[in-house]
Amino acid sequence: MAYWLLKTEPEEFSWADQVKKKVEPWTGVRNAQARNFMKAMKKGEQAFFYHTGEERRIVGIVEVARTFYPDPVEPTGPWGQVDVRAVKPVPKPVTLAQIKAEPKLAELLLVRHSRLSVMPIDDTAWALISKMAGL
DNA sequence: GCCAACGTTGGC
DNA sequence: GCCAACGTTGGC
Repeated sequence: MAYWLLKTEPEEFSWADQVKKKVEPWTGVRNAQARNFMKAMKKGEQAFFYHTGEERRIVGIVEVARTFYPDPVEPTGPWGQVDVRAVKPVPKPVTLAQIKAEPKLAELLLVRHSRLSVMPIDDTAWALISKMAGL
């Protein structure tokens, strides 16, 4: 079981939108590395739902409802998407500042590679961040 | 609003 | 195939 983190601009697509839609395709990824991580996702795996921009914090947890499939708008193109389902909000959102302040999370791709929008989170980091989030 | 990081494009 | 120029993203 792998764990992931998905970034979104809340002005574009927020946690509230995800909750309202329940299951929604994760679209618009146009970065090869991010896409490869999406391809590696398995059904039922969980991901942190992160708001970028002004907020910069983890606000919820989603799970993979459908594995990678081609972008329906451009099915012959190189890009694609997964579907994710809202699982639950986190009791205490974890900010980027908190993550950066935690030495054990210094290696996290969120910190080291800020432009990546889809990334894996190892088990240890997942457990630690979950704890910070009040789960 | 600025800038660093980094991916992409296009000329050679 | 290299690399300079340029555009985009995201944090500050």
